[in-house]
Amino acid sequence: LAMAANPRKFSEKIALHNQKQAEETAAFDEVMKDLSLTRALHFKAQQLQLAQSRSNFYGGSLPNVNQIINAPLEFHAAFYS
Amino acid sequence: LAMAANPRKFSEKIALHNQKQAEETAAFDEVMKDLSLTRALHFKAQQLQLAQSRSNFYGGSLPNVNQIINAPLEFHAAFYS
Amino acid sequence: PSPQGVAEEATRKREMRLLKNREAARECRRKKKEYVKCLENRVAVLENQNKTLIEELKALKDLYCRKAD
Amino acid sequence: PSPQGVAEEATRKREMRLLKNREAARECRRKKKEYVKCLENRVAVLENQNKTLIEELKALKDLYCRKAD
DNA sequence: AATGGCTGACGTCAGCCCAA
DNA sequence: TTGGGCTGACGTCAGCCATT
Repeated sequence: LAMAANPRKFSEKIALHNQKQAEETAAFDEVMKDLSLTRALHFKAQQLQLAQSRSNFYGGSLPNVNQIINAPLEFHAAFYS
Repeated sequence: LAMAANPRKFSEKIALHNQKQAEETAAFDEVMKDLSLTRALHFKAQQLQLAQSRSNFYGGSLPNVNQIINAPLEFHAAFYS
Repeated sequence: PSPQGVAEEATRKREMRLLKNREAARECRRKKKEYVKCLENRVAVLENQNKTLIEELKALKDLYCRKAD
Repeated sequence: PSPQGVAEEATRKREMRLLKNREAARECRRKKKEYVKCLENRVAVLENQNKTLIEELKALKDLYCRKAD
């Protein structure tokens, strides 16, 4: 074969793992790249749901910042967009 | 904190990795489990598309077996169901 | 205590420490080897899961795009 | 060749082998350490990708189920 | 502060495996 | 086939740190 799946030298093991990681990262990026369109639709749905959910707090106290900074990134994007 | 993210003892590292792997495998199985329904719809769509595609060959020659055995498994399931 | 007994005691103390550290080193190397194998196995598992997830995402994406027509 | 020179030559040969193997052992340990760090980093990367893919699949599934209504 | 348990790093020996 | 490069495993020293 051109290359053994389990080499003996550590250098070859590192090179092999870096190669696999590069391929997987490329495939991962390509799949997640075409998902921006779906993300846009998902954003709209979440934005509507959030607006409806947070409408009860209008006129009340300020939102808890300590909870916001620990929330997923979608919420940050919904605030800073 | 209750547990450090990077312990010194190898036993704790192994236990931590096993715990994470168990959680990830559980989440993975749960996501792939609920996808059988989507798979069924996918099957129906492909089955309809295949029936419509092969309707032109009705009364013609037999299908190429050598192409079928190299096709994805979905096609085999469509034949042997 | 005679100086002879003190010297022998120190020697035994040292040998005991060396013996304990010897066995401890063996167990430590064993655990390290097991940890590395654990890492490699975890990498393989995650690799398969990611491949399956990517294929599933592709299939679901195609299915969604065809439903839009 | 005198027996004295032969013995000295053998001694130098041995010392040279020990020296080479010494440096080789250092480099080997360094490479092994780098390999383990490579494995841990790879595990972390695959972990994040796995998590992202699962969340993406969930979102896409929900989006597909809502389109069915 | 002091002790003992684990681990990092070193040098050495033995062995594998591939290019001379 | 065989010498030399790498690596597995060992014992030893030094150091960290949770436990006492």
